Amino acid sequence: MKATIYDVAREAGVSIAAVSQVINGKGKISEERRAEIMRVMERLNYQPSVIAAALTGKKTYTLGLLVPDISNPFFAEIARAVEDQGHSLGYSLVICSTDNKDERVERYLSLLQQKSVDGMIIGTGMDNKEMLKPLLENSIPIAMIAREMPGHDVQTVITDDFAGGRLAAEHLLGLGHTRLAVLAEQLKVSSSRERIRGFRQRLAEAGIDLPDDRVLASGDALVKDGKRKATELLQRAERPTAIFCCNDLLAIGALQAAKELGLLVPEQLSIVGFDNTILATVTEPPLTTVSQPTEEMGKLAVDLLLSQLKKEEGGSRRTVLQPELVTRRSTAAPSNE
Amino acid sequence: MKATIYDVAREAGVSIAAVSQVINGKGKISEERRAEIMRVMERLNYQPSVIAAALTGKKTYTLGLLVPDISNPFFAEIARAVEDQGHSLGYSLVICSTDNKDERVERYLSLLQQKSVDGMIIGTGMDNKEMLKPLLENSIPIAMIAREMPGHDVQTVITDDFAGGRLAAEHLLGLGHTRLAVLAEQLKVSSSRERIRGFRQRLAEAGIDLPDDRVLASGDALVKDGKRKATELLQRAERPTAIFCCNDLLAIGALQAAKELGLLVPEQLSIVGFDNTILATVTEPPLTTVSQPTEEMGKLAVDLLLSQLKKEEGGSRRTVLQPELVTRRSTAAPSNE
DNA sequence: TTGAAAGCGGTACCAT
DNA sequence: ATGGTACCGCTTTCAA
Repeated sequence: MKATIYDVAREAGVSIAAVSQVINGKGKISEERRAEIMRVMERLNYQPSVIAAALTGKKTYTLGLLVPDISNPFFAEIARAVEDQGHSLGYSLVICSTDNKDERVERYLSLLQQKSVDGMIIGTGMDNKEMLKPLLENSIPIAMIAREMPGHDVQTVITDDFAGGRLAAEHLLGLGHTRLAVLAEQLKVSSSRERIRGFRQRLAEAGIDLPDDRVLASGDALVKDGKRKATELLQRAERPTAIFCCNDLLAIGALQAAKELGLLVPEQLSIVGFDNTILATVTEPPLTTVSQPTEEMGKLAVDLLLSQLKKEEGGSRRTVLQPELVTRRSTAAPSNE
Repeated sequence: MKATIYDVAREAGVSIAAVSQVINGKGKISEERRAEIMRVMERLNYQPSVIAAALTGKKTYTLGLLVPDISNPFFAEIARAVEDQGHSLGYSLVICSTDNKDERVERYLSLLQQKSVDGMIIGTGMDNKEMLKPLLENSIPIAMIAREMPGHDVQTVITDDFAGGRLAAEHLLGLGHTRLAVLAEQLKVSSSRERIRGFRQRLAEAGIDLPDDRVLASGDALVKDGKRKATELLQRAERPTAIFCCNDLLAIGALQAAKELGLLVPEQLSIVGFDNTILATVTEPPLTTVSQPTEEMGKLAVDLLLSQLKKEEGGSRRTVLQPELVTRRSTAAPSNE
């Protein structure tokens, strides 16, 4: 069985208080005693129970991370960044894939609370924003990442999605495109909405209108839905010459649709993705995409969360990072067929 | 502050024992009392502390998952499968990216123990296999996934890597290739070794020798290293007409190398990957690759782990799933230049 | 049925 | 410098 602090104390012939001292490196203990206790801990392969420590008011050193889907490369990258920063600070990470479903979000939120995580990083959207209320009331530190929750006083780390949308529009405009379309995630996803808003605004500035029927939202199966929606777009009479996709997965769907329809990318169709995941680098042509600084975002989210944990300040800083356009070969000037 | 069982008991005018009863749905309580208690729990937004419950001998309902890198699509998929199965059974998942580094493995192993996870699923290699000893001694349920640890009596779920290697060889042989090479992960990765062994054996059966200098191992940066090693291979006098890559990431590196050198895939070079991740579907040409049933593996690993948790049986079943060759367009008959 | 009380493995305060 | 001890929140006998 696992050795406890009592076992160590007994073997070392001291009180558990003494053992606790050396575990936490505080209090006063003679060097000899400390050494002896260390030796016994070693011999017994003693591992202090975080559970027990947490019960006495200390932390659990565990963080929760909610994302739509850990198998989506973008969130996998975010997760890795969060994990690394957390790990370097002594925290473990519980991942929760929500599929953007409120019921799953709620379930996970509750579970994480019951497990007394020290904080949660939320990178998933939810329809019912009231779900966070109880957490805030219980004063559980929360940080949003890559997603917003307006109206709630929560730490947030995002890239400027609006600017990202503008960047994409700017690029396409510069290439000479005027017949554009957009492929988005479910509209409940705040980042998609912002990207579209930015994209649209920039187009408007150039005097180009983006009618609602040229903005299609997909379901959960990003690639598949992206392909289906793109196919629909590309078969319309007024075929768009460029599609802005709210993430790389959708862009891949669009790419597949184009290929299936025998359209050349970028000659006959330009495609812009978002996130700059590894996927964007391996497609053919590789995707022009808007890049988010995932590593920095993950690190920042953890730092913000933990600083919130220390100080009582629930101050809600909103940290906005700038996206960058990564130009690759999926975009070009429209052909004048 | 968070409500405790005491708060509920007080508010409901009963003992904490009664409250505990209704939480766990056992014992005998009159319907009225139960209803009243439920009502109070609701009102106080009471969430029983898993921490406290765990301390009294119950489970933590948390599992640990060790993988080389959660941002590697293959492991992200595995993680998702494990998460889903665990979640449906009430367990949360702590992810641990080890980068195949023993120090990280050790650190995580220790951390997970201190946090009293109910079990660990290990999908990462380690040089020092003795590291698992203490866990086994502490009788912490362990299951290996997609990786082996021969000599240790541990539950294991893997695909038949040896067969996978043979599959790849078979395919290439059938196409008429005779000058082959292999790109592997670090050789400490058991699955890579097995794949190579299978590949080599099948070649041998066809009377083809695969000299050691045609088997190159990469480092951690899979794509980058894969590209570098592939470049090296492709610049040799006796250029291979086909490369078997031990995972899709390496295959992508090889693909990039080929493109950079102006070699046509599959006309001048055939490439076979492994894992059939989403990446294999988006490259150009899409990759012929050996597929692993990730979903089934994840589900199985969790089930095995939990069954181990219930019964005392530490019985080490070794479950071997069969891989499948997915033929796409990165392979073809060698040109006779 | 219901409640009192003894742990579970630590922490931290208070004497000694 | 050391040890005794009262919790932390919950589970689980064991009496009542």
